[in-house]
Amino acid sequence: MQITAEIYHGDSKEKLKLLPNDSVDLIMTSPPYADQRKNTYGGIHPDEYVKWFLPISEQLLRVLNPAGTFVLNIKEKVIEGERSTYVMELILEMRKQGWLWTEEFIWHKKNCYPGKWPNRFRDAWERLLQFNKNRKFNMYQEEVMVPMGEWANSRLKNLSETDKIRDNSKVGSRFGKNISNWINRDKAYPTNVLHLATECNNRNHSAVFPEGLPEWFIKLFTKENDTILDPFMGSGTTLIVANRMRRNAMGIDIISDYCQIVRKQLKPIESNLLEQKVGYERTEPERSITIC
Amino acid sequence: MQITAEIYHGDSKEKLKLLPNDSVDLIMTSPPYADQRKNTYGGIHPDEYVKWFLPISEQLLRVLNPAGTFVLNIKEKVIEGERSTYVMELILEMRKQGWLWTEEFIWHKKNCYPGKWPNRFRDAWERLLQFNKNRKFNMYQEEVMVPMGEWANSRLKNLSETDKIRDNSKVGSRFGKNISNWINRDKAYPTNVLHLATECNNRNHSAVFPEGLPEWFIKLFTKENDTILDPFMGSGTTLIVANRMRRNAMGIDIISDYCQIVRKQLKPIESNLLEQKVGYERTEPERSITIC
DNA sequence: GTTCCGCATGAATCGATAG
DNA sequence: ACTATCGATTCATGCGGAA
Repeated sequence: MQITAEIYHGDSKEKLKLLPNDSVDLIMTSPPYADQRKNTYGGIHPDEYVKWFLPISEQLLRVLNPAGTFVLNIKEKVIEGERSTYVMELILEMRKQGWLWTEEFIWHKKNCYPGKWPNRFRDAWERLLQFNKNRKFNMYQEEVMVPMGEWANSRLKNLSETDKIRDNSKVGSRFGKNISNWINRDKAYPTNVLHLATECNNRNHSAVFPEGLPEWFIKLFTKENDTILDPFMGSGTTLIVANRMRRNAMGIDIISDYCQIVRKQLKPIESNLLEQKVGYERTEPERSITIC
Repeated sequence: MQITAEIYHGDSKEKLKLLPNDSVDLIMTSPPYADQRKNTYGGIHPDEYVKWFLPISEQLLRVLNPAGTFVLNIKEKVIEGERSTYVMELILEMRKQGWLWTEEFIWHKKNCYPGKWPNRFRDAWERLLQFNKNRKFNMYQEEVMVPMGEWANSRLKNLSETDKIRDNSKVGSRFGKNISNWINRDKAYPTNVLHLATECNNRNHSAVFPEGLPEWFIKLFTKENDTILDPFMGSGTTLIVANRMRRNAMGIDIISDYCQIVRKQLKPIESNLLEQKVGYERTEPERSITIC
């Protein structure tokens, strides 16, 4: 079966209206945070963040498969010495829209942004909010449980000497992580805490989250040939991982350069390129990269 | 100077009214979660949790020193497949009361509850919400600094011979300056993620959090002879740690047995016991354990 | 070919300065 | 007064060049 990767250039709120109902199995995205990335996305003011996001989440609710899942990566910033409340307000409003707030995973960032302040430590975690349409949804726990062993083992292999030591470093907590507990385990049940480093030094661009993050959720919530959507594609980490894992991928981004970059990233791994017009817009047909 | 430990038996909402304004430097507590365990604290229904807690947080706001801190350990339960929203609603309401929501620390539990569910993984984290009265508050960051990763040390070791010489010879050069900055760095500041194990089996009682947790916050937000309050004392972890660290401790609990247990725990470590009547209640004088 | 080190770089935050 | 911008602070990570 063919695996497709489609990239749409434009405003998510509008482009999403062109997608059919119940057509996406997993939505995973990291929208621009409030007041962040001003140079690229314009920066949404914290007071207007919820109002800005709700029309988009309304469309996401429509296009999601009833057994599908929406994973939202977000973290509130500090304003005048306080954590902002717009993420909490967003959750409350999305529930009024009909979303179920199933779970909150924690992404514990190994390498967080440095800095020192008189009243605050470095922020080393972000939220991964899980929303669903129904109480019953697809969840392939075994897929993560088996790789969880691999996940830990491969991490241990790759991290090798230096990083075993680094992991034992007490930075980030007073209490070192006991890696040795994991070594003899073939299988481990994952929890709702993910412990990954950011890939801050990618070749051309910087991704907002490491590939391990979408990989984990794609394994957990989808199977092969399912469809995955990222309405704030950015550098395209979600799409590229989905494509590699033989899932159909759809991405939307308002920034033309990002669309170009992701296209180029996807091209080398495709074995068969087809160009086809997408019907929703006659004046500026989007390119649909289809991968065999 | 004498270190005191006072235990009050009764309802927090009422007992707190007896404490003077601005008299506590750190409040750290883990209130009963909204759940169905009606045999312990009466089981507050999730819908009424906020309404139940607000009169207490109002008193806490009053008794807290303007430069003090309130650390609230809490985690929402799952109800009908969804995470409840009462914690978020509580934060929003407490801000209306005048609290500043300064930060949210994550307690990553190394060994969380076992279990398996079809639509959910084990919950391995809890919130540690930091509230303050003012943007300026006492914070002794150096007290919780932690050894840096072996990475820096190994580099410095290897560098040491040649680069120390270089440092001496090239006085004032940028290179030498850099090295000298690194040499004194054997410690780093922690982040807002704490990673420690739960103490699963204490002798008779089960503590809601391990001693390392209050210890860390007591170091961070208080100095010796400061006063620490736990309005939901339970098995008294906060009090016992505070007492050991030479801070004055105050605890309130509605369950008489808990008060007895904590008294017995405190007794062995005191060197001088005085009984004195507390003036606020003539009919049933509370015991005040004073430790030299 | 390894291993080792220098360097750039982040979805950060505060406080001071400037308009 | 109130907002916008800037410098200072800090540390894990990967890459490229050196030993």
